[in-house]
Parts: sequence; C-alpha cells; structure tokens
Amino acid sequence: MGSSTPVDDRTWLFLPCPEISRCLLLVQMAFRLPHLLRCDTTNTDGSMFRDQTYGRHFVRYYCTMKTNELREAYLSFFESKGCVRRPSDVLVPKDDPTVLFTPAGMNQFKNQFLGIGPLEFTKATTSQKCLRTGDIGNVGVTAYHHTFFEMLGNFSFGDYFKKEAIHWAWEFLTDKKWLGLDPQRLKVTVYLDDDEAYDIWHKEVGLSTDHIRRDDEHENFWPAGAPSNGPDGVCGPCSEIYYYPPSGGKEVEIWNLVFTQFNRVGDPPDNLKPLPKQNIDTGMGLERCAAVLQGVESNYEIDILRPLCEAAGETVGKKYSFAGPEGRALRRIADHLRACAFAIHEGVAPGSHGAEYIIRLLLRRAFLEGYLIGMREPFLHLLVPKVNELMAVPYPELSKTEQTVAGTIKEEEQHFLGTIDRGLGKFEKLVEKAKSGGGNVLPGKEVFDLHQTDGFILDLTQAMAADRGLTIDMQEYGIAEEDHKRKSGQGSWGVMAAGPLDEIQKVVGDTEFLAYETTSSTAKVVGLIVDGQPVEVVKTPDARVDVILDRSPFYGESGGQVGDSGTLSGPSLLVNVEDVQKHGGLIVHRGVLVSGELKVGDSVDAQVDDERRAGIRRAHTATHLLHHALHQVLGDHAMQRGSKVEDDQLRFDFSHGAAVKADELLNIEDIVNAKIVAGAPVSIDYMDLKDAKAQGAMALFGEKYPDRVRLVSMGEFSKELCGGTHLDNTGQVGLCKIAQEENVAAGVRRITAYTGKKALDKVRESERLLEDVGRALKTPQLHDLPRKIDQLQEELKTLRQERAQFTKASVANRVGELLAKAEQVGEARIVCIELQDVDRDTLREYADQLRNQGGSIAVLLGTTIEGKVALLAAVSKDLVKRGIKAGDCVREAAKAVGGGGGGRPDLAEAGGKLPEKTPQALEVAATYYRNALNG
RNA sequence: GGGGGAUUAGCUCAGUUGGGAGAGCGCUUGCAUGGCAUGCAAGAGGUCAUCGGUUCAAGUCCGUUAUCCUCCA
Repeated sequence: MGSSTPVDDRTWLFLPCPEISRCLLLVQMAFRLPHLLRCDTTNTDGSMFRDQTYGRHFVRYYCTMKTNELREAYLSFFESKGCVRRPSDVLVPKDDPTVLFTPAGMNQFKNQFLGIGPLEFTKATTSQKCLRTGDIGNVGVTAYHHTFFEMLGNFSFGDYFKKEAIHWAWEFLTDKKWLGLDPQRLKVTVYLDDDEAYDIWHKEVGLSTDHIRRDDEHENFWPAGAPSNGPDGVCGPCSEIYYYPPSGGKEVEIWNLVFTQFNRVGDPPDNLKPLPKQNIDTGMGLERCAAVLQGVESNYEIDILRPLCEAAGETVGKKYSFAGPEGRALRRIADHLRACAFAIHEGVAPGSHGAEYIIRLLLRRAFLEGYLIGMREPFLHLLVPKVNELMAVPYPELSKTEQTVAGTIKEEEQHFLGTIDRGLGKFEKLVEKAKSGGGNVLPGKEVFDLHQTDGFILDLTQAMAADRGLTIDMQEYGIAEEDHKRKSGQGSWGVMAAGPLDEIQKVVGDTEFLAYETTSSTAKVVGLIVDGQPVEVVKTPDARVDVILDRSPFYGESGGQVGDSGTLSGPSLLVNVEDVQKHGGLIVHRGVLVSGELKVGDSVDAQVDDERRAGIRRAHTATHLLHHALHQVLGDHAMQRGSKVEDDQLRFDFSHGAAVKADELLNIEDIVNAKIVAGAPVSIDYMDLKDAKAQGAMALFGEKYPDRVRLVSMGEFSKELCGGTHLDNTGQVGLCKIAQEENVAAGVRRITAYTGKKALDKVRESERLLEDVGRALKTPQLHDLPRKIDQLQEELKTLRQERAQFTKASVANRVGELLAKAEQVGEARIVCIELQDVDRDTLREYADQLRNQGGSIAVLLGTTIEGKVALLAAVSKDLVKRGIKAGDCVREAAKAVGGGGGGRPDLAEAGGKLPEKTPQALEVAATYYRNALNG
C-alpha cells in the first residue's frame, strides 16, 4: 500500500474508483465529502496503488470527520443551543426492570419524559451507548446493523418542540461550520397527518415537496403502529432524515426526530390525547453518520470499526476485506465482541439469566464464527485491547478493567469449547442414526434437543451437518423451538407508561428521607395502593397495602442493602411493614394491615425494627471491610460486582478468575476481623463525584452516580461511594465469619458471610453438630472423629466381605443335600424348596450353585423377607433351549402368594405378600416344571 | 423467573420393556518381552449424588434437595 502516511494519526480510508485524472478525482471526492482533507490515487513514485481488496484503481483519502470528532461536534452543537451535555448512561441499567440493556438515548430520561421527579434541566444532549439484539441475524450482513452502537440524541422535556428540533437538525447537517452535507442529498419523511412538521420542512427550511414524503404509523410513529395497536402511554409522530449517497447506493436513515405529543388511551378513534407538556426525543446513529461523512458504504468501514474487523482477521489468520469470504464473520466478531466488552466492563459477565445470558449468547455466537473458520482455541479475548484503544476517547475508563474483561471472555471461550466438545458425541450419534436409516435429514426435534440441552447453536449443527451432506428438518425444529418458548414462559416487557406511584409522586413530590438520622418519626399518609390501584382508605384486615408517607425513617432497598421492616401505628391502627422499596424519589412501605383502618391524610408513628436495622448496619460495614480485604489479598482486580446486605448476613460478588483458595479465604477473614478489632471510626462525607474519585474512592463500574455523592470512609483504609446505613465504628461489627465461597458467573465469585449474632450462631451451630456426631459415634474427643469414621467404614467393609464369603460357603454345603433330595424327571431335576433366613443375594447364590453342579435343572426358591415373600426361579441353559422359562414359572408361582414378577428365561424373580402361602407357590412351580419337562 | 438435561469404579463413559452393576483407560499382582502408548492372565476398586415415594422387586419410574451443564424471556 502507499508509502506516505497521513500528517497526523488519521487513518487512510479507501474507495474503488474509475481510472480518471487526479484533478477530476479531487473534484469528485470533494463533492462527496465536505470534510475531505487529502486524497491520492498513486504512490509518491507515481505507481498505481495495488491492493487485493480494492483492486487496481482506488483512491486513498482521509477527512476531518473522524467518528470521535463527529460525536464531539454533535454534543457541542446542541450545547450551543442550550442543551445540557449529559454523560452516556450505563449500558446495563440496574434500576429499570423493563429493559435488559439500554436500547436508546432516551432511556435515561424516562422520568423526565413522564414528568416524574424534579427537572434539573429541560433540554439535554447525549451520545448514548446502546445494545439491541432484535436484529442480530442481520449483523455483519447488512451495512448498518449492530448489536452495540452509539446513539447521538437531543431531548426536550416540555421545552423546545418541532420547530427547533427540525431547524437545528437541518443546521447541524448542512451548515458548513458543522457537517456541511449537500442539502440535495437529504430527504425527509413526516407522519401522514403531521402538517405542522410538513410545513416547517417545506415553508421554513425550504425543502421542495419532492424531498418530503408522508409515511404511515408503522414507519413514522413512535412506538411503531401505536395509534392502532398500542401500547397505551406517551407516543407521537416522527420525522426521519435520509441521506442519498453519491455512489447511488441505498439511502440511509441517519436521524429520527420523535415528537412525543400524545397520550394513547384505549383503541381508536379519538384515543390520542394531547399531552400537557410536549417532548422531543431524537436519535442519530453515530456509526451511520460517520459512514456518510467518511464516504464509506458500510458502518463497518469507519475509522472506529474497520481496524477492529482487521484485528479480528489477524487473530483468526485471515485477511479482512469487506467483500471477502470471511467478511461477514469478521464483522460479526467485531460487533459482538464490542458489545460484550462494554457489558462485561460494567460487570455483566456471561451467565444464565437476564442480561448475563444475552452476553453469553453474543460471545458464543462471536466465538462460533471463529470456530467455523477453524479456530479451536480462545481468540476473542485478544481483541479486547483493540476495542479499548478504538473507544478510548469517549470511554477512557475501559482501560481500567481491560485485564478482567479479557480474562472473563477467555474463560467463557474455554467453557464454550468444552460445551462443544461434550455435544460432539451426541451429534455423531445423530448422524450415525440418520445415515443408518438411509436418510440425509437430521430430525429437527433432536437437533433442537442438542441445542437445548447441550448448547449446540443451530448454526454450528447446520455447518457440521452440511460437511457430511446432511440437512436439518427445519420445520420440525421450528415446532420444537416454539414449544420450548411456550413452556419456558414468555414475559412481556413493560411499556413506558406512568403507574399509580408516578401519579402520587407528581402530586406530593419525593418522600423526605430520614433513615440516616433516625429510626422512628411521625409522618402523614399521602398515598395508599392496594392491588396496584390507588385507594383513599384501607380497612380490610390482613389486606396487603403499599403506603406512601410524606417523610420516612425507613430505608428503601437500594445499593444492595435490603429495605427495613417495622410498623406504622396510630390509635387502634397497626400496619406491619415487611419490605420497603424505592420508586424514584418515593419510599414505598409494603405491609399488611393488622388492625384498624388507614386513610390518606392520617398521621402515623413510623417505627423501624431497630434490632434488624442494627444487624443490617453491621453487615453493611462488614461488606466494606470485606471489599478492602479482597483487594489486599487477591489484588485490585477483585472489584465489586454486586452485593446483598441483610440482617447480619451479606453476599458479596466480585471479579476474580479462579476459586479463592482456602488459605486466601482465611487470610481475608483475618484481615476483616483485624479491622473490626482495630475499632476504626466510620465517617460520612458529601462531596462532588470528581473530588471523591480524586481521593481514590471505590465506585462500581456501570453504576450511575449523581453529581453529589456520599462517601463512606473507615479509618484510613477504606473509602467507598455508598448510600447505605453504617455503624459508627468498625468494632461494632463484633465478628465476621465467612460461610461460603462460590462461582456465580464466568469470572465472578461470591462470598457469603455472617456478622454479629448470626456469626456467633453459625459457629455454635457447627459446634453442636460436631458434638452430636461425636456422641453418636461415642467419640468424646472430637479431634478423633475423622479417624473413628475411617475405622468404622473399614470395619463395615470387612464385615460385608466376610459375610458374603460365609454365605457362599454355607450355600455350597447345602447344595449337595438339595440336589440329592431333588425330584428327577427324565434327565432333569426339579428343586422347589423354601429356605430360612436368607436374603435375595443368597437366593441367587443358591440358584447359581445349583445350576453349576446340578446339570439339567429347574429351580424355584422361596423365602420370607421382612414379612413378604421372595421367589427366585432359575433354569439351566439346556432346559431353556427346550422352552422352559423361569420367568413364566415365577409369574405363575407368584400369583399363589398374591404378587407378581418376571425376568429372563434363565433367571427370574418375584415377590408376594402372603408368606403362609409359600408352600402352594412352590407346588405351582413344581407342577409347571413337571408339565414343561414332560410336554 | 421458567424450561430441558446430567450426576454410575481413580478418570472417560455404556447400561434396552424395572428382574444378577459393566467397558476402556489407570491401579495391584503374576507370567512373557532387553527399549517406543509392549503382550498375556488374574485381581482390587461402587452408598449407581441425596432424601422420600410407587412396586414383590428401582441404577432404571415418580417427587425432593444439592451440584453442574444448557435453553427461553
């Protein structure tokens, strides 16, 4: 490729081009790319470029608008319009149960759109990292599909509306100071009857009518099709902006302006009620727009993605080119890996549930692309540094978790290789079966079963089947898949609609939060909810009720700390509060009405269960000590990944690649308890987030923090951002006992520990258990127990062996006698007798020895075991050949003792419930054998 | 959150309609063999994960618990 390099760190981009003069080419390129800085068709020595990807003639160029610059330009443009620049929300929202991943820029502003809570600003702009898996099949195939992408957005909460949104979008796209795109290449759409938007585009912006199209509710309404099909809630028409590339390729939707102006209530007609406050929600795909500005045909060719595709190619040993045979696979690897790296960075490791499962799926699909190319060892993790390098400008924090993320990915890759390995055996059997049946189709049901139980992704099975000239019955597969989906139960995503709690909050505002200062106070009831509906009064005894107070000493579950419990009381009124949750700024007391009645407006005494709160405080402070100890013993990578703090017990998840060794665990426990004994003071300070970080405070990646944070410090060794309730001094924890260490997801370990009273209880419990065992084994010296148990087991084994030998010997003694007394029918003998004090094994031993020594022989033995009859029939091989069947015999005989049985022709067993009838059963058997031998 | 599956010898795994617990590798011993993954023979090694149920009889059928794998949302 060309020898000269760009003047700064800009990356050359490449396009095929016709063989034309350099001058003409420059004009053409300048026309295409408003930000073109430099372009070339030849090397400095005048020779033509040669490249297998782009052919003989291509142009090499670079332009000012790198993706990072576009992102920055967008944000500063809207800042200049008065929007507040907000950081990207986390990719995996922890406090929004309606989504697994942030799907769009507006997600972090849900409450502002719904009018819940205070408005710190009325317009905002963001570049939001998003993850969607709905179109995963298209990723790598089309030019524009991603799972992970960034969305540029500007938002208005009752501030500016259509006019500004449209004008600003146009200004940013076409003004030479900003993107400077050719207006002739832009066309827009509006919703069918949105004349307001149409007129702004046509009359104010000056777009000619052939550049404006009206589209229906499925194309130009949010949510799509909402007027006819719902869901209920806020909605509105959209206006989309399309770019028509000079290459004549397909148009690209680069910007969608959503005008949320309605609240949908029920089905048409007249179901769209105007909202009192109108909002703006716009989204511009960063990668798409970058592709337009950089003059490339696909998002995967832009400066922050193409190098990743190329790096992916290198790790699998293939050269990446867009149209090359591995192009699609490498793009998928690049896309999925980017998504996984970001999610894992935020602490969502591959797992079996929720978001964690999606990440596992993405990672496995990415790995599979490499596997099908021929990779048989982990390779994805090698690309993590490349992702971080390309995304370092907007997300510098990625570098801090690089090792953990790469390690987690590597572990999952190895894990998946193991899964593939295990499934291969079953797959081979399927192939065998299909081929031996003469067919070349694998049954869909069994292929799905392979997928469902062994994680064999369909693509893999298909590829491997194709290698052997087999296909899969996809229709049957589809049926099995549907069936599984139905059985495993489909949950529905919540839609964006305000619930009764939001209504209450709009009226009364946030609950005043007293939990840091006190555990009891008087308060006024400002809202009651029963069965999800707001009510004015509750008087049914035992009714479950959610109570909202104007102020509350209760701590609502958050930051891993469980909600308080306690009571709300008044004259002749008692509500048991069992759980307390936070909903936005509200504290929701979930409880049961024990007595009296509760009305909105009532004054109540709110009393937190002090003892339980004290236990929670012990556990929470101990959690910080544990976090500190983990860093000391395991290293700084042992970052918190989640926690659950309860009454004197805690669960702490952290990243660590391997099981924590026993001695490490002891060491951790020692450090925690040393810090407890040290009695370090616990202090709480409020400060700006950046100051706290400057002090080295530990914060969770992927957690959203407000600008003012609460810093919890213990002595000089621990500083964490935390909203929980803590002790005044670490000494008050008393004791911390680690109970368990386990694996929860790839690269994530969990420690369970107890504090205070429960720690003591746990120790006592195991002591008592040991003492019980010692008593049972008559070993008062507990340290003798392991030896005692070994000794007893050895003894038991020896006795069993001796007994078996003894039985064998005693059987041998009697067999001769039994044979001597046996009934003779021709050449054969019949032995039908009852034995005393023998078990089933001994009966078999008799039968074996009788057959070994008795030549042609038919046997039926009976005995009584635990009040029930046991019968065993045996027939020597020569008699079996004559058609005498032990199974038939024993079945007949069993009827006489009220039972049934069966077995093989040479040996069969049966039982019955009537021991006193055993002689009759023996007679039935003898008769059966006689008849059979004579017949 | 829900679904499917697994758990049998030290290891890897078979085990049909319920009727006598198996193979390969490894281990021990003996014999053969001057050498590499040597050959032959014998042997040891099992709470069939757990607890309960059905049955005359459960590794096998049903349920519980634990651990692991896996899928769906």
